[in-house]
Amino acid sequence: MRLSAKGEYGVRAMISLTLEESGGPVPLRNIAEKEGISEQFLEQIFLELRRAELIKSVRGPRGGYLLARNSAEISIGEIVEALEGPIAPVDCLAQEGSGRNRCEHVRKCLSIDVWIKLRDAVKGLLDGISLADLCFGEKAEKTTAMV
Amino acid sequence: MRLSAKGEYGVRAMISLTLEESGGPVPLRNIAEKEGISEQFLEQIFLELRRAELIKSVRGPRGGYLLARNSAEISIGEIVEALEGPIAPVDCLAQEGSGRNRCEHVRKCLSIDVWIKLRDAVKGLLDGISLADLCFGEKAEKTTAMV
DNA sequence: GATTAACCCTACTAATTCAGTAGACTATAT
DNA sequence: ATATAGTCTACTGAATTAGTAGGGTTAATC
Ligand code: FES
Ligand code: FES
Repeated sequence: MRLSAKGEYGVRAMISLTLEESGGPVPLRNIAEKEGISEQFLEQIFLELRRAELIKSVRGPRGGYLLARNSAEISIGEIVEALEGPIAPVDCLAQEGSGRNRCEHVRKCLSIDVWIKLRDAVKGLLDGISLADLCFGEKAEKTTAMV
Repeated sequence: MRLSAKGEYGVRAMISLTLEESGGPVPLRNIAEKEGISEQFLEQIFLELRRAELIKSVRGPRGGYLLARNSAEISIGEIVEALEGPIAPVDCLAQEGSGRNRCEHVRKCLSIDVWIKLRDAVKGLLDGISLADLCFGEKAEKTTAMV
């Protein structure tokens, strides 16, 4: 149940970008340095984020990256899914349309219920938190409690 | 954010065991066959589950495995943690006591907040579902809703 | 119009983790 | 005694991950 480095770096980098982009495009180098991430590795990450249309790029000198939308409109869930594929604790749930469901072969699978709940909880939580929430304080600060 | 085969098989096998153990110890071979899991691989899994004191073993002929506690007292969270280590989306959160916190090195890390929430949500959900819930129907069937 | 700062993109590689096997040992019911 | 079933460690092959290398393209500026 661990995120890969790509997902972790991606979220960190997007936060960094959120904090700096107000002054125009931010070069990847800046972010890589601030976050202590290899420039070339981060480049790959940003390539995927751009293809997922979460960021825009500007080429040439004084170029760099910008958020594709307002930071309040970009959720952590989107970032994670762009970099790690669909949020799903087991394969059966990942390719939802495709009918590739091991659960059916083996016997009526009782564990699928818990994985569905888990997926919905994780997705719900991550989709409900935006970059703005993390960077500029949350609407409701009190969501952590009660565990 | 995917479970490993160990975790997935472990949960499936524990469910299988719950359903069969009423008639005395269940040999590993039975479960492996029913679930379509390699016997030797499942053996390793059960070794870890026994060490985590989630199951008991009986050796010799007519031996096998039994739940160490009542099925209502064993949560899915315990099974997953026994097999996959602490539930934590990022390393920083895994070794909580040990002070090995990358977050501090780099800069005040804003993403840690979301990972803490995520961990608490996942842990809360998985710790709140028991084998009995999955096998014999849940107390409150309506827990899925609202996402 | 040359230079240079930036992004674009694919392919490769080293390291690690994962999934599964092998095989030798121990306990116990019959 | 023998067969059945768990115990345990070490090994291996495959897959994934993390990171590198290096050759593009675009556009601002001098
Ligand atoms: S085999 Fe897919 S979750 Fe049961
Ligand atoms: S570096 Fe650990 S979550 Fe920020």
